[in-house]
Amino acid sequence: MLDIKFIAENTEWVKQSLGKKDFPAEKVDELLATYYELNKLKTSSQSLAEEKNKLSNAIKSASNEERPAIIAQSKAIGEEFKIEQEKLAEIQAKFDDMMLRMPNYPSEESPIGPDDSANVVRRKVGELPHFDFEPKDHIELMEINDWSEMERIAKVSGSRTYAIKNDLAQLEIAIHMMVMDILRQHGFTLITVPALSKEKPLYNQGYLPFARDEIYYMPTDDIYLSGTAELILNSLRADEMLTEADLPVLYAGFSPCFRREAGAAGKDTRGLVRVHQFFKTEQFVICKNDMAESEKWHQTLLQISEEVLQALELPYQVLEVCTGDMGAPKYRQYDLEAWVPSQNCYRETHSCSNITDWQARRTNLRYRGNDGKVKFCHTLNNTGIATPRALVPFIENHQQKDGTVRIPEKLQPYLGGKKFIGKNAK
RNA sequence: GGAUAGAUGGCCGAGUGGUCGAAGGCGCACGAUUGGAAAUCGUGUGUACCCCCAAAGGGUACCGUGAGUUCGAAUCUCACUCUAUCCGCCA
Repeated sequence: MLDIKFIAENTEWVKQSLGKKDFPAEKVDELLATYYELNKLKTSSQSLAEEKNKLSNAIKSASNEERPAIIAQSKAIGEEFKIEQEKLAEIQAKFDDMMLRMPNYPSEESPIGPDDSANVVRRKVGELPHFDFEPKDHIELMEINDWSEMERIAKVSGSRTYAIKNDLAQLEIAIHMMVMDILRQHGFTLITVPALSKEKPLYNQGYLPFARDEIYYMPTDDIYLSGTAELILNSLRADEMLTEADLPVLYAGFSPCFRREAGAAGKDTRGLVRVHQFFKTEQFVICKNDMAESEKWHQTLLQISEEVLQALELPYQVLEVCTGDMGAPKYRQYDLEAWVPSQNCYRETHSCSNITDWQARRTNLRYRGNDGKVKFCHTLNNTGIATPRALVPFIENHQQKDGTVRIPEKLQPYLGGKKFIGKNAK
């Protein structure tokens, strides 16, 4: 959510800034018109309330003769007040809805463009693998190593699900454990959170009202399935008044994640790249309302996820996401993409975002600064690791001629010291 | 699933129809005292919004959420959410 006063005072700048995300300027005008209408109504209904309150107070000290007349007068104003209130509530609801649909301002650093074609590669790290044999894709590798039950599980759980077993299942857990250790070394608090969410947190996060189609909903219990621990962690401290000394709050959240993938029909239908349910260890930061501070955390989060990909010895690229491709909540976003040999391209493994105070305004997440002033926090999030997707570049890049998969040194302690996994591994 | 108790400011906690934005305490800020600190004493200290060019000032709302009763609700009624404890069931 944005600050309406800021919009009123910097209208042209706001139009231009939100225009980079293809947000129409007319909607800014519409919002402001509604705002002024709302204020007018507030003023008139508040003076009615004032009058009403004065009369009510007068009743206490009124004589028995005066009292009935004052009560009658107060009643009459009460009726009028009620009508004003109804009008006010209507305009307020309209205004609130418009506010919920205003995207965050993008950073001046973000490339401007309509969609992912305008994203900019900031750097590439690691060497692409050179195979002296015909490399297999991850599905083949799973088959020859008896690592999955992809066909059987589809019968049980439907499309875009997965069941992996043996070394690969162990690898999935091991990678999360390694990432959790890395995050703990960076001062993060490890926290496992539910995949269940009420509706309000979805608005707080900024997923609603934008992408209802993407979310699983269970009407019997009026409960949603979380697409990421970010959803839960963002609302965990909702409505709290922190102190500056409490900040930053660093969470490493682990949870199952659920996505309907409604907009991805036909894409990545096979294998582990895009599934309805997966596990994610998420990085989440609550920090001071200070651009330098949150930019610093944004870089730190990015660096941590690079550390993760480097520990996994995966070649990757850092993508700076353009204004049109980043979601409504985001101020600035980097995606990390790891090399997938079978697709001859980089595929997203991490998404690192600075939300500034946009999310905290919705969540009503504030702190009292050392100067005594109350401010909204800044929030940031980034993937720690998400599986099984991360397993795709992992087993493809590290595959050997005999179908086994090499385990990088940093990961070996989490796999009982194994240097290779697979049927032919010794 | 059944029963009971509860939800008040940054925190604890009093308050059962008007004098309550709310006692008292803690915390915090400033000042006095001190060589400095602690202790002590004094003063101040909620949030959001509206009017006002701004300041000064005035006003409205907020005691879990939503509705209702009333001239008037933290206080009474109803529904809901959450928390605690007990019983039942259970990974």
